Amino acid sequence: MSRSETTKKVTRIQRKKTTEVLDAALDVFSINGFRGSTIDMIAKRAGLSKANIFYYFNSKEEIHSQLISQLLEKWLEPLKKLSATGDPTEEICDYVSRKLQMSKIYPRESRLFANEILQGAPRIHKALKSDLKDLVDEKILIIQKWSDDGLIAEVHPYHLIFSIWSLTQHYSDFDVQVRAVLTHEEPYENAELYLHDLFTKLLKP
Amino acid sequence: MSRSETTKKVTRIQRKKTTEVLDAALDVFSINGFRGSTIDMIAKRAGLSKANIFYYFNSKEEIHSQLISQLLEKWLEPLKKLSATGDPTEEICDYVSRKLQMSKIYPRESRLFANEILQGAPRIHKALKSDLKDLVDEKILIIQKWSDDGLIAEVHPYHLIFSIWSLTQHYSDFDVQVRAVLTHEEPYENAELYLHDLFTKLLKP
DNA sequence: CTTTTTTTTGACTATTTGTTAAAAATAATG
DNA sequence: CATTATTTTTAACAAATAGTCAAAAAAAAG
Repeated sequence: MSRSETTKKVTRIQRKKTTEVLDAALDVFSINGFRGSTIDMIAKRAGLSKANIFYYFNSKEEIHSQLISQLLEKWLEPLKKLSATGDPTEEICDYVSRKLQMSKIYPRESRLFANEILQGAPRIHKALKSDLKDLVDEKILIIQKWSDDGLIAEVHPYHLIFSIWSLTQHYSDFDVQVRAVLTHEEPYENAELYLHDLFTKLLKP
Repeated sequence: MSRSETTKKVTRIQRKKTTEVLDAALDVFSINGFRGSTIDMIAKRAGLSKANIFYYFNSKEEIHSQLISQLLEKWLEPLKKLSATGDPTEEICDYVSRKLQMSKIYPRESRLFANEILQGAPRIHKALKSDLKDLVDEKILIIQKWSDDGLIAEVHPYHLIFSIWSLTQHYSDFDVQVRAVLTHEEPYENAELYLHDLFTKLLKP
């Protein structure tokens, strides 16, 4: 039985090592996906033996699942902050900025998420249809109202959200492609400006 | 030695079976990535035995590599058609439409590509930096000129291209997420309209 | 310093996986 | 029909893989 099944108090070594394993696992899973990753890869990256990994986690599944649940919360955060009371265009542009920052700061998380979705979201499909959908539906109402009130242009609110997701995540998920093409500048610098311009024009009533 | 190494004439069975294997492999690789896919999965999907696959292909690598090279050509096609002589906004919007059609018609190819890029493009990094970059650079000149001549708004041409890629591919690569959120309509229907509107507004001088 | 608890290791199992070789079955050809 | 060429199946293999376990080593507690 691995450490993780007992309920006693957590030592400082346990806290440190589980964090290190999860960090290494994020490296590995975000690149290779669940099936393409091995415990050995994670162990090497974390500087532990394979058997030692199983002292802290019960299974490969468990490691992945812990990463995924941490991720979901973090991923919904930026949208949660979209407020009905601010200036509409500014609220949306700020959301875009926050989302772009997430891609920049957490590229591994973004890729882990992308990998999961690409594979048909076998482990988070339920959460997408509940947590994610509920949150989106709630924010859609706000956007729709702005649109109805003539504060922003008439746009399809769902596709607006999709476009924000795709445009921002592209810079982390497709980083290697972006950098292969854009050789003389840092992608994120002008991305911010470009996206701000794009959404300002799109939303102008 | 597998059939594929000989140079004799190709029988009709060979042509049929290799196509079927590649089609099955596309199913499997596009979902699980290279490392996450097994020959057995491909064999089952193709209705052959695992060993029989090796009569037509020398290795797992070879199957994947054939898919990837077919893919690259197909993937560059829509951008190649962007012409310097047409109406600028229309040319770009047409490119967007073509790219969206590709996502709709070839979602597996799109995911195969996404998987490859997510993993750091180990097998097509060179092609990205040569074929893809060369083509993009060529088209960037056209777009830059349109911009300089005041025929379209001043936009960062590289980020314009990135935004077209991300917005269109999102509907195939993140299909499962899109459909989890957008439950009452076909995504592609309004995607076309939304993207046309978006780029028209963005490019208006 | 001694005892107890926690952590690490190495050897092990069972299964999966890519690949090969040879035998058997099928199709093509004269 | 007989022979030859092609295709499929079977069996086997070595390497990789998820996971187990007992015993050694290290750390913490007394």
